[in-house]
This record gives sequence, structure tokens and C-alpha cells, in this order.
Amino acid sequence: MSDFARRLIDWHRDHGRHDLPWQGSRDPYRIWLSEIMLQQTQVSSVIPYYTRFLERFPDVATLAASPVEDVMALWSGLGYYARARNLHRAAQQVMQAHDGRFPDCSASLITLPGIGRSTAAAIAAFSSGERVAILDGNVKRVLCRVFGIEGFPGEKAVENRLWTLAESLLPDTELGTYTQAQMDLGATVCTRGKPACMRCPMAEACVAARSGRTRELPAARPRKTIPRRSTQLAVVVCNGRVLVERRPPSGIWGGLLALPELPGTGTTLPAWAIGEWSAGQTPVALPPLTHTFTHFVLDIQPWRIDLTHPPAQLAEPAHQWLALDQLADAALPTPIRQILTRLQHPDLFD
DNA sequence: AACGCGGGGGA
DNA sequence: TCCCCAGCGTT
Repeated sequence: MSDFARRLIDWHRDHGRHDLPWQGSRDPYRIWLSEIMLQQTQVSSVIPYYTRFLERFPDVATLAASPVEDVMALWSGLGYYARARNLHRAAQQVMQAHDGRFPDCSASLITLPGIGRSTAAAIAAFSSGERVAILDGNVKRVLCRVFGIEGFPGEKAVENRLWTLAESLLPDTELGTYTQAQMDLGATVCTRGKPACMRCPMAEACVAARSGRTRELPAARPRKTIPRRSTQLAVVVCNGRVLVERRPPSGIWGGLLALPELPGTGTTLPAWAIGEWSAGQTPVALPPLTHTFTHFVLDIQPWRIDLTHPPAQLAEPAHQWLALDQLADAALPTPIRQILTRLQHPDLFD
């Protein structure tokens, strides 16, 4: 066994995380769910979602048979909503192609939507002990530092090198422990900001630690200036309900409920929109907010429009009325939830 | 305010 | 095959 793997497994016994809700089960369904939620998302954020999700969808058959809207609603607030859609599709694929038994080998897992090479390996290692390498953000950071790998890990050539390295380090046994140990080391010791090298089992051998270069490794993503966009949203309120619109399946907030967008980028509401929605009432500008995505910054100007009578029919089939006291259960992205929560509790600052 | 994070899909 | 996209929490 590589010295790397041996030290990691020994370290994990006393210093790894052993109390996560998805540990202690070899059920690939549960492990799969946790791994999908953990993509791009920290453990502490995932835990309450994971618990709620399992209560509502205890097995793959239940998940596959449920409306995708229910899945989206339980995912609301977690981000990267394509994960939820893929999760639902994958559940149906398992029912169809695998007779309802969730696969536990990486070759089968990788054919399911939302599961790539690293996630397939993680699920397989945890549920069946298969000897396959993972390469998530934690592992990339650890390998770049310990072995002094130069270059941005998102770059193809660097990533290929990391995959080869990760495979060369695999132990012959204890794949589940080894895999968890890598994740734990990256998450609790070899962190991005201030790594705790004093507590690290690799410190003596680590290129970055020995040369004082933990800040330089792994190399940062090349900088790009991100664009700024602005949008105006209609907050049409009637009888304690608000008009919401189902977003298209892909793109920003894909599949979630959001507020209808008003054309124009200025700070005044276009005249035609006033006619269309407000039936002569004066729209009121609500406090604007700024939401930051990875690739752009979005300035949002919400306009409140109160209707005394609901329109005979909604303008678009994607529109529906959402009761303001049912926000908690709705599939809303974070900034929309913020606007509507503020609307219902004007005295709360959240 | 900038950064990091796995996989899908389009170029 | 490569590159762009996505939403939140952390720093």
C-alpha cells in the first residue's frame, strides 16, 4: 500500500468524521443521494436537506414515482437545481433499467444522469468497496499540495495528471475508509484558507507545507471579470397570494418557481406592463437586492402590484398563484424567497 | 466581494 | 474534446 494511503487510513481512525447521517449505511440509494447533494455543497448545508429528503423519499421507487415538482420543492435553497432534475431522472432509469435495484458498481453508476466519474467512484467505494479513485475538490487540493502539482486543477492537462496520481495511490483494501479519509482531510485539515498543517498526517512529506507554499497550491483559477445584469420582477399580490412562474427546465433557476420578469432595465416600470398587470393600480418599488452568481451579478428591482380582483385567466400557462403562507414548501430560489419572505414579514431583516 | 465546487451540454 | 454554465456558503 502507498505510504500516502496508509497514513491517511491510520489518521482517519482517530481524526476522521464518523457521525455523518449517511455513514453507517451501505445502501447505494442513500449514499447516492448524499453524494449528489454534496456536489458543490458543504456538509453542514446538506444535512437538514438530506434528512428531510429521505423522510419524504425513503427509497428509489418512491422517488421515481413522485412528481418532479415535489423533488424540486425539497431541493429549494440548495442550489444547482439541475441536480434535482437529474436525481429524479436517474431514479426512473434505475426502476426501468436496473429493476429497481440501485447499482453499486462504478461502471453502471456513471451511466446515470448527474453521476460523473468522481461521484460514481465515491458511491461504488462506499457501498461495495470497489477499488476506484475519486477526484473531487478536496482530493485535488490535497494532491496538489502534497505532491507539489503546479497549474490550475481545472485545466485539462493538470486534471489528467491528478487522475493518474489518484489511481496510483489507491490501497488494495479499505476503499471506503480511504475515500472518506481523503474527503475528511480536505474538509477539516487541508482547507483552502488556513490549512492546519500541524494536525496533518502528510505534513512531513507535503511539498506545499515544507516550502511554505500552501497559499500558492493549488493554483487559483485564472481571473475573469464577471458581467453585471439587472432585471425587474413583478410581485403581483391578490388575496394573500402572489403570482409566480415556473422557469424553463434549464438555465438559471431551471424548473423552479420565480417571479415574472418585466422587460426593460431602468428603474421605472414600462407603461405596457402597468397596463397588463396592474389594472390601473400604481406599482410600488420594493427594496432592490443584488444577487451574486459565479458568472454574473444580478441587480433585482421588484415591483409590488396589488390586485383587488384576480384576472379571469392567467397570461401564461406557466403562471400560478402561490399562497404567501406556504412559502416554506415552495420550490423557490434564494433571492425570490427573500423578496417574498420580506413581503410577508416586513419587519424581519433576513 | 471573490472564491470554490462535479457534471451536463453545446461549441 | 473542450469550455461554459450554475447558486450557494465561506472567507
